[in-house]
Amino acid sequence: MEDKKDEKQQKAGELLEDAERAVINSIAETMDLYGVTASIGRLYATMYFKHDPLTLDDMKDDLGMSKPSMSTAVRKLQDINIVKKVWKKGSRKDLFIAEKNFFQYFSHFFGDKWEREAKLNLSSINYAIEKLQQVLHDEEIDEEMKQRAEQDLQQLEEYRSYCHWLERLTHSIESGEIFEFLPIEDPNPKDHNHNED
Amino acid sequence: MEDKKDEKQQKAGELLEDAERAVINSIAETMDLYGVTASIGRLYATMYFKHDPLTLDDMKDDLGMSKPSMSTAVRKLQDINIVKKVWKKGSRKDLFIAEKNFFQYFSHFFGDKWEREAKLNLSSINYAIEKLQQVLHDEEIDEEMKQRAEQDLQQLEEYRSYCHWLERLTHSIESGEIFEFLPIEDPNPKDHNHNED
DNA sequence: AATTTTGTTAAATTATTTTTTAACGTATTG
DNA sequence: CAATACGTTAAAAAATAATTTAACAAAATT
Repeated sequence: MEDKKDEKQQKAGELLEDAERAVINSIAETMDLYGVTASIGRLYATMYFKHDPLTLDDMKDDLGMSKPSMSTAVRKLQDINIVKKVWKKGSRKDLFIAEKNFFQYFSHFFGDKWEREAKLNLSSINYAIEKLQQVLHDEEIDEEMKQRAEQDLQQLEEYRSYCHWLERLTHSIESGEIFEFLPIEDPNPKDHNHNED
Repeated sequence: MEDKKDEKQQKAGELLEDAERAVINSIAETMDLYGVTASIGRLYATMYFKHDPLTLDDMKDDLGMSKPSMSTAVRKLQDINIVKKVWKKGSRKDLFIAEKNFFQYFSHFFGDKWEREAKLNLSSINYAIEKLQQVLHDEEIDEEMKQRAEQDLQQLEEYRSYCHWLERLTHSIESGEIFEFLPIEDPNPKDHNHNED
């Protein structure tokens, strides 16, 4: 009788591991699109299912990698704000816990990237537009060269409007405004009125 | 007298080159955030300022790289839809032209990436949720294990809602709906009513 | 049909990135 | 205060990725 119960426990454990492993794999696989290496992605994915904070040694054991690797990996994850260092009375090892809110990850990652892209390009675009206008305002310049300048100018003005758009997108994500346009669905909608007839 | 005019032309040419170079550099620098290498980014940036189609040999000369490199680079750029092959009577070389609309680039790039991310993760999340529910619906399982399953389940439901949000974002970008929420500003607004008082 | 041109694939090389081992500095414990 | 534990940096090794040269196949020209 006890045997049968133990067997069930074991099976349940396997189901759980199976479930976690599947998601860990897909997170690790998709995270490489977010500027982290596969290993770092896998570290995050592993931490995602830990409900208690981890030490560097825990990580090292879980992933079978060296401690310095874990040290740099976890710093990278802190940089992109999806892992936090936590403090706990007792342990003198550093403890880390994964931020599990993907919206935060998303906002931070794209906020940074797009802002950098917009800033860098806007700066060069504005510089270029100024130079081009110098060419265009000079009467004596060849028609051919002016035409090229005019073409460049028009292109760059479109490009600039793209960069401005990117900036606005960034702001609307950082401010949360975008969630008014695209609301987040309730993960577990409570079924209050028991409507099953 | 002719001297002075020539000098002006030359200076204008330099201004133009200066302008283009600045933007080429910033495009190349930011494009590495879009899944292309710096070289490929530079190739695109260079093509961005060409108003006539380019051959592989043109590219090779412009960037000082080998032809096979140009061949693979241009294919990559075609893959992400920012370079198109064009046909022109006469030349039997392949001709390529850069897509200059960055919104198209943006939509295509993130549409693909996010769709893939959402699909892959949703599939594993759904698989995992099913397994977890098997654990939760079994009366005989340990409370401890059930608690872990419950925790995982709740996390995954949140994650799922993130993936669904990503899907909706993707669709709103692909359909252009997002531009109702975040309109594109007019690159060169025509000043019809000369209002300067 | 033979030759040349063009683009691509394959193999080799070079450069870059990731990972590890070793060494170090700081803090904590006994 | 000596010894240990911990995290990080530095140097070395291993693994990947980018680039080139060489070889090839298909098409066009003579």
